[in-house]
Amino acid sequence: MSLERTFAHYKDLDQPILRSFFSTRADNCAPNLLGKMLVRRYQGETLAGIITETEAYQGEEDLGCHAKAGRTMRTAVMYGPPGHAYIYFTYGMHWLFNVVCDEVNQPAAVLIRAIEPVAGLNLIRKFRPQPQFKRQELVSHGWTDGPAKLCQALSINGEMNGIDLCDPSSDLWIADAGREVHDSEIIRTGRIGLNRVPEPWRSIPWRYQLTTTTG
DNA sequence: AGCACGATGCTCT
DNA sequence: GAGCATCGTGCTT
Repeated sequence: MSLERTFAHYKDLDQPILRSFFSTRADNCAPNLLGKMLVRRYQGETLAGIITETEAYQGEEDLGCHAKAGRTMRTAVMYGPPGHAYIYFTYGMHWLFNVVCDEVNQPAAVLIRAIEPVAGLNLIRKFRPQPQFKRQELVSHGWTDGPAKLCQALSINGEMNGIDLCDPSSDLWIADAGREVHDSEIIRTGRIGLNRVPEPWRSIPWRYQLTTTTG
């Protein structure tokens, strides 16, 4: 079955989620974002995928959050209004995409860690680097099953840092158009990659994953 | 299926 | 100068 074929059936695809959706704590927004549609407009084409994995980063007290160092050049967007994109560069080569949450001056964001692509698959595959030795991944899920992978796949980079995801004229937004998600479908674990972060922040279960994804 | 490693440059101390 | 909210490769079970 082709997910792309059913793409036309998704409702409200062109309508961004209201800002009020993001006006709460990140650990409240993060599970609620599962099943929503991440949509990217690129040169007239539409690329989209259902959000399947998120992580919450909440406040200066969260020692896993970039805002632990306070307000800096990099973290400024997180202190701004909710519904904006916080995109940063890491490990010398990767971009990571977050959605700013909570109120102004209350730094918080949800990292989008994985999506299941449903539209623009040809472009998505083209944007992914071609493996040099390994065989090209055959399952489309493998093109967007990591936070840096999905940024490559949707051509998201630092140029889009700070943009308003709730503005209909933006080329990146989130739509209430994926699928319904029940609590029983959500796995909660500690966040990935926080190896030097002290407890309880290192293990706090702020990573949210859908159990039922194609693979 | 799982671990170790290197690539590579920005941010904060 | 240390440490990264990662990924692909290659080697080991």
